[in-house]
Amino acid sequence: MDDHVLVRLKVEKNVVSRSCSSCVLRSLCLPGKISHSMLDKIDKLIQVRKHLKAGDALYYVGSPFHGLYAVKSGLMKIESYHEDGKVQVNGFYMKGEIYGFDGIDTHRHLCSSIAIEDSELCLIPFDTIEHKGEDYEPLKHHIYALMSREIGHYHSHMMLLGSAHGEERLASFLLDFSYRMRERGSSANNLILRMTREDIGNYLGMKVETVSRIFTRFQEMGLLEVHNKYIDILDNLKLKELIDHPH
Amino acid sequence: MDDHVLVRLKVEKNVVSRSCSSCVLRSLCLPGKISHSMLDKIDKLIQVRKHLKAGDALYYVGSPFHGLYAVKSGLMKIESYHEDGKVQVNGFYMKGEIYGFDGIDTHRHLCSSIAIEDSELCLIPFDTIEHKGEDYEPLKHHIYALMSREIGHYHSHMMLLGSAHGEERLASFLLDFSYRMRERGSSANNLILRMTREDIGNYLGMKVETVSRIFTRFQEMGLLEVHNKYIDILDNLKLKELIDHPH
DNA sequence: CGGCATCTTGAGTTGGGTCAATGGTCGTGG
DNA sequence: CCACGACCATTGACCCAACTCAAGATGCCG
Repeated sequence: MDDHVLVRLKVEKNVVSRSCSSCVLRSLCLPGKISHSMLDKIDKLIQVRKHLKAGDALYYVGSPFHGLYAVKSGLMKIESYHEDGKVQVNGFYMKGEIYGFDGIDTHRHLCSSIAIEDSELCLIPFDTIEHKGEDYEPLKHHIYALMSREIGHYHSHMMLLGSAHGEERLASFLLDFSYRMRERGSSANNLILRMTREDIGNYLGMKVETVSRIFTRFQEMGLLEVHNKYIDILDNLKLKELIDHPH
Repeated sequence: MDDHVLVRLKVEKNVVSRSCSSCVLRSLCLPGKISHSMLDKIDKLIQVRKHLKAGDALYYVGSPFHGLYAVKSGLMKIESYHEDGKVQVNGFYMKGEIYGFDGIDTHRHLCSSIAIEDSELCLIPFDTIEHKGEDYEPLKHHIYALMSREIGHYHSHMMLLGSAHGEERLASFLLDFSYRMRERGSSANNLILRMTREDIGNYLGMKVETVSRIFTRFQEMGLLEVHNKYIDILDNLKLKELIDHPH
């Protein structure tokens, strides 16, 4: 059976969680309104799916740019490398999120994208969309909006990296992650952080040891229950307080 | 006399440095090719110009989004604020650069934009461009490319903020500034940093005192000659070396 | 010329980095 | 199913780069 038809049927029945376009749906519908006919069009655009094992790279620094990627399942990261070996994780992307905008300008990716756990991705061919006519305008607008939002996130993150203390950084990370889990209908207070402590450190601009120490401190303060990758948030309010009024 | 005609004439004569669209020209031509007829179209789009005195705000956090801004002359900064008073300068924009993408998603700006010196700006009405037909496709593509490049810059900057030492940060800033001055035909080794040391610090995630101390250190090392805002770069290579092989 | 913002410098403190050792966890293959 | 090895996480002791606080110096504008 034609997979696209299958997808469309599922969309119409509002049972989208397993369809290929579900990931696109989530990202594109939330920020604004996308019509059903546009969703059908998006389904047709998605011809390439990738299944990655944990640790696999989707693309590397310098890889040719084919389009944006929507995460259908799993967890991805993007990271940049300094020639002295330092790594900066620029972001984590979970189900329903779209990324890969860094390749549009030069047609090569400027950072690498790596699977944190087994993941499934949909390629959204960017050039194809650009060459489509006016009836794809809503989709084109959504891509602007997504990029704009990405820029906004980077602004917040630069604020964090530029002047926040360790506790504030980790608290922000946990609450952001919690928020995104809630958005997806998962428990917001029982997190599973599948990335390593090193990934978290590279995202937050801290060393592994510091990340670990702050987890321990948060646990001692009664804010968290930490069992390796399993984190229970016990005191949301105090975490928020740590961010708003640090030190 | 109609200013748009004036502008177009100047473009055709290749004497663009004083025309309103010159700023747009620079940014839009460099990354790719924009036809002359497209440039004419862009000229027509620019209806609003703003003249700001040093210290004036172009927009604030929460201001309604009207479009992107091209810097015609002067120097602008964008910055975000944390409620405890911390400031993060997200970028400096000089003649020919376009910014303001953070407002596309929510139709409100997420950061403030402030003039560092007396500056002149052209408003590029974003919604108008989006509603134009296919003959504006090259322009639309260039906006994607500009946003993509902005995202790439933020990646580099997050790397800097996340793990670079003070000397590396300042060296990067100086070389970036130098590069952009060269692009504009100004001297690359005799810089005038019109922003305050505090602005530089807020951009680089350091305190004023640290910025000042590193300037002094660079001078002692024979890399710079520092006279307040006037900076002479004496040893480009060693600055680059500091970035590539820090500590 | 006076006043105010900016810049520099010094002395002391500290948060996070470094280095090193140990303890846990997970996946693989016998 | 268990044992091994590799990777990951935690903890401790020590150190240093950048922060804080404070005092002058410099430069700019009215």
